[in-house]
Amino acid sequence: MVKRTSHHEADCFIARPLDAIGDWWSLLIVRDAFDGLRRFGEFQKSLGVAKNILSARLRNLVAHGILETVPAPDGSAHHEYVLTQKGRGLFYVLVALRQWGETYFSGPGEPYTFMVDTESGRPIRRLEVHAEDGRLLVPGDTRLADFRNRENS
Amino acid sequence: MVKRTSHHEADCFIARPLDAIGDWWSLLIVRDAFDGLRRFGEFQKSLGVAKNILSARLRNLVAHGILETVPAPDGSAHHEYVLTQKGRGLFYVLVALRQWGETYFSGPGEPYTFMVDTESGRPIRRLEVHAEDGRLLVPGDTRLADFRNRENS
DNA sequence: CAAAAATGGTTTCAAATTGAAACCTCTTGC
DNA sequence: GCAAGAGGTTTCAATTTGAAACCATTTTTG
Repeated sequence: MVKRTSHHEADCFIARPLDAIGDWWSLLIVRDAFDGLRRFGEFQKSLGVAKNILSARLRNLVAHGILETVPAPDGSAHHEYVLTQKGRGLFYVLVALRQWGETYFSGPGEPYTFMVDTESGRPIRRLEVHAEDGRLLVPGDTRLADFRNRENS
Repeated sequence: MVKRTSHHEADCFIARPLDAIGDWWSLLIVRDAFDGLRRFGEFQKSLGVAKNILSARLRNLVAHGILETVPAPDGSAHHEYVLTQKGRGLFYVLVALRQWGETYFSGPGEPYTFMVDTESGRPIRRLEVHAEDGRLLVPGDTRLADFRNRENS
């Protein structure tokens, strides 16, 4: 039985999130959800994804608590998909991915979109990683520490 | 001809990065590369991935300029895979993903690893999104603005 | 030095996933 | 009443995945 590999049980806080999200379509669904899309048909039109795939991905996102279904506000029999708090937590992942994309994937003369602060309409700052005391950290300034057996010392 | 969907040409700075990365395995390879792994065998042992898959993913990451091959420093005939500057730019994506994972995927009593500042050994701060003027922004405070036809007004 | 083992892959092939299209089941609108 | 739309599910061929076998070079060991 050759099953697709799952990182569900991986003892890694990168692998498990990736496993929960599922695949690239799912992250694009989350992106669209941040843009205010809520209905099956809206996602389908925006993404151009096959309906069976969209259906499976929405189900997975709901199962992992990233989206939840709510009754349609217009009283129709259908429901809508909205981000949970956990799902909104993916905001930083999307911002990071987008800033990386802006930096390395914008061809000259191409359409260009910025993420801007709604209030001022000005582009947001680049993400930065800071130490507890505020120092700016760059890749290589961090490591992983295991707090598994931390005593209350 | 039913081909796998590519977001290569998508006019979206989230879709294109996702397309370049390839799949979840690739991001775990990048994670390992940040942890200092460089050799085919090291990645294979760390990830437990099939060699053919690893081979294809490394090739893809190199093709997209995220990794590059360099001659092995011990003078052996083999080469090593190291992050390019573009690859190191994924640091923020990994930090975002990890913080999300720490928040929502840590079971009680489970092994727990923090990302810490190497210098102090203390956990790093959470990522924050800031407006140009420094205001802290939360999900919903941003939108996308199209600078395609920006006149020099 | 010869044999064995490790490194870094490629090839093969069955099983799983993907995606396009057809189909189904309500609700609405007219 | 009846056609259209929303929101899916089913079907099925093509593609991708992953385990294992294989192969060509080094490197180590006896």
